[in-house]
Amino acid sequence: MTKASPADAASEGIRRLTYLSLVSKVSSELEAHLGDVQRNVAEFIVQEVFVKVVSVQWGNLELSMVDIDQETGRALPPPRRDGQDAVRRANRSAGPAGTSGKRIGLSGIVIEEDGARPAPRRPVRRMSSPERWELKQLIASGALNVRDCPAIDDDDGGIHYQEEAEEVEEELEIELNEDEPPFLSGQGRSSIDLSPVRISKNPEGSLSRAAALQTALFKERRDIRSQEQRALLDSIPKDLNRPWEDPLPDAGGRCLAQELRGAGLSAQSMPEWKKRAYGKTGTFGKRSSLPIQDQRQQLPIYRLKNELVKALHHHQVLVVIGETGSGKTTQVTQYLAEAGYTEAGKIACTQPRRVAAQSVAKRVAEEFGCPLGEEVGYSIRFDDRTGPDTVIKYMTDGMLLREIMVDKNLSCYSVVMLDEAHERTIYTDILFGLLKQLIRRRTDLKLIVTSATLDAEKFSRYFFNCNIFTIPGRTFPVEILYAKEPQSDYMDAALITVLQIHLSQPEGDILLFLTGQEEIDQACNSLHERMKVLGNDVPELLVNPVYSALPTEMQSKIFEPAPLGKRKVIVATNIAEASITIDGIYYVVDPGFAKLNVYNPKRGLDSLVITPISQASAKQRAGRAGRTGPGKCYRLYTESAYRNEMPATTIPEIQRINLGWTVLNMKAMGINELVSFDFMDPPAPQALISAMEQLYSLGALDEEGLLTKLGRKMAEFPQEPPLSKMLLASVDLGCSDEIVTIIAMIQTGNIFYRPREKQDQADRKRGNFFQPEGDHITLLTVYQAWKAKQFSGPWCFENFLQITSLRRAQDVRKQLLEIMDRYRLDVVSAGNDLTKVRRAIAAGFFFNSAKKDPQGGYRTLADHQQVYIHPSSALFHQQPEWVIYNEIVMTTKEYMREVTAINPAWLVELAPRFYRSVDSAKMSKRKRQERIEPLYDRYNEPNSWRLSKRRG
DNA sequence: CTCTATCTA
Repeated sequence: MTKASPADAASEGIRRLTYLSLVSKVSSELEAHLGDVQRNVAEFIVQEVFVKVVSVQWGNLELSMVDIDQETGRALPPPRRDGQDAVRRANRSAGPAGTSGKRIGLSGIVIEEDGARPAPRRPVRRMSSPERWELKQLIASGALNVRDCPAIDDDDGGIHYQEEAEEVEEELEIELNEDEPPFLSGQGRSSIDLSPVRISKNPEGSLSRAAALQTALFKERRDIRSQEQRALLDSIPKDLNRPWEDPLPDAGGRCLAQELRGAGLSAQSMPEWKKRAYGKTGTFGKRSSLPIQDQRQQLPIYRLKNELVKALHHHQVLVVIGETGSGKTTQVTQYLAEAGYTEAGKIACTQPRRVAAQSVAKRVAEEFGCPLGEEVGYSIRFDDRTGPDTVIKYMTDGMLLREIMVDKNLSCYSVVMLDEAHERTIYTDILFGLLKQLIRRRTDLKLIVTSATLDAEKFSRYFFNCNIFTIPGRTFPVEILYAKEPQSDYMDAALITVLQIHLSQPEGDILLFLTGQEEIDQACNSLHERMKVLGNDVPELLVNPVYSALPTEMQSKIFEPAPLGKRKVIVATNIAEASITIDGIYYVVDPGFAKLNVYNPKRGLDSLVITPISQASAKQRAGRAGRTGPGKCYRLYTESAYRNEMPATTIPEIQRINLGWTVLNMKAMGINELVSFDFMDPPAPQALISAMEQLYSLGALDEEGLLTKLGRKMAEFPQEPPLSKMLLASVDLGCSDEIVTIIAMIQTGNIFYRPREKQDQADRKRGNFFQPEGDHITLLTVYQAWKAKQFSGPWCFENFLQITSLRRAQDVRKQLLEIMDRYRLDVVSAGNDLTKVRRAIAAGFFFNSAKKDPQGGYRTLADHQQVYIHPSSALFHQQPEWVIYNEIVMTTKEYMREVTAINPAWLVELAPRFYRSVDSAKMSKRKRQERIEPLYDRYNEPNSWRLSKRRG
């Protein structure tokens, strides 16, 4: 009802008017009728207007708000009130974003003589404003039932009677079901402290302060930049839309409007340094010309070959410290194969990253002398290159985890090597615990865990005090220099350091670590600027950015050696810390920060925070300077900050992330006592509990905390539990075809491409796909449209869609369909019935629901936090009353992303363990707290308040 | 009124 009511349309208009213009408008209108005397009345009314009282009677005058047609200036009839349909129509006609201004006429205030107004729909007793306010308060507090009080003008947007059956949702009130799962009695969410994980060792230290400051500075710089851009845009004449009508263009002054409108966005936004950096693509790194066997023999590990094989023969578990460049990843597997371990089974070697598994396997196949996929192969998600002959198998750690779930004993393997275990991914951590159990059952299974020096002893202690085997690396010494005093602006300090190195140090390339894409672009820009100021007397500095979002061919640019007499500086995220190795780096500049994902179990919210790095990361970064020769590392923090403020190692993922998926899968493996499970670093109990509560609400666990049938099915899918729940619900609801696609699209993310230089154009294209139901359906539409175009690449390019993401979605979709086929889950299409699809979404994501808040934005139902619809959402201009979102991101505000409108009745129906509708006899807890207590009145009885008179 | 490091089943 409120969606289409005049009051709401009007108040939407009001928000667009500034307070001042509103005051003057009302004042002048009133003055014309009443004269100067009444001016203060106008002010009063304006304030009322802001609390949405839109119709006020004053004497024989009535002030009301109506929509005004922008073109004719005439008042519009009130919009039709048939709810959904009207909204849908409005939305369709609104078309792409940006044109919506035409749809909603500017609302204005009109003063009419009493009687000129159309007769009200039903007799209404006129009340004074204070009277009405009081009534509303009483109703809101629950002290007065809405049915007991006399009718109130319904234009005030405050109280409405239920008029039509389909508007039940307006009346429905929902509260959280606070019954704890029986198996968690006394430890549920209401009784434990769910504070976020502390990621900083010393929140008061200079590093943490610098991190906070940098975030602020960063925002400020961004603001300044956008301000400049706006100024630039404003200085461009507005009628450039039709430059071809210009009768006398200056010579060379005629340019396409499109081009000029994007000024500051397109022409200049591809800065010079960027053009230079991306000029031409080059070759990858350098290749050794030595024969393969000679290369192998040159590796440091070669001399230790026999000792290593002997050590593993005598011990079941071995921790191997293999420094960078030692060749452990490629050689150990081959040595063991030579030693005959492949007779009894395969050798598995896990890697935290897909590319690593692929490239290492390729290299080893070459050395082994077989085509990839025969004796040597790899297995990663969507890509299995192994065959019946495969004896050395490289794989991602997640893949091995999948295998151990199917076969507890890993019976086809004789050796498992957990490589790069110090990175402590969630999968490695679970594998740790499972393998520790397994090696007791299978005494013939050999386990190798590689680690950095720092963790070796801890690893050894965990694995029954096993031996530690050290393989020396092939690196050069790196001199480490600390800042004398703490730096407050690390960005500035970093740039100065880079320039100082460039101007004073012997040749050799520089690697600078920063935290994010925007920061890197900014740094590259100002480096270029500052070099320009220095003029031509100094040697040239080539600036290269690297981050993962950068297209691959641009990334490969950084491997090109700098031409003679020039120096290269690479500005990178921590992608250069482990994933990408660049030769020729002699200087590393390390400000000591990185972005870290932290999960807040209370809010169910992941946030990306700039945090000080760990000592281990700092070492790793420094090590990057010593790969081709002795190098230097400039740390932009003090030595004391390094020792006292940085944690020794980064907090492992298992202690930072949402454990829903982990808990579900461990339960599926028959591990019920999670709290006592032997983790190397156990996650916080509250994180486990909140994960179990989530699973209980989803119906994956029963009252005793045991896996249900539904939960078992959910565990078959490689995705977060809410997504699996949504999928299984869709099978019952008859819309699984659509939901599979939606899940695939959500999981891949980054579907819409939005380059900075063509933002407007990209937004318009995205707007073409918008659907009134919300973003989930919009994503579905995108995929279906792509499919209709035969999965065309050029079509994606035209519509600003990321082809790589869409292809990945296609892969995910295929994989999901295979799993569904295996478990005989029907794939059925809902046809045109999108309500089914929305219900399925609600069945999985009921935790993430929010209701429109009268004070602006939304409030989440789960914890009453204020959140907003992301401006890129299809519903940004719609603002439906109840929504479900996929996730919250915390940037300039707390934004909900992937939003879909729902009917709140579904929540109670689909998630009874989480929600219940409020019993009208009882007040909700919140309402009870809001109840108004009368002031003490010594002349009357406590309850003889004015209310009782009215009632009597 | 957008502004996500890096990975992954």
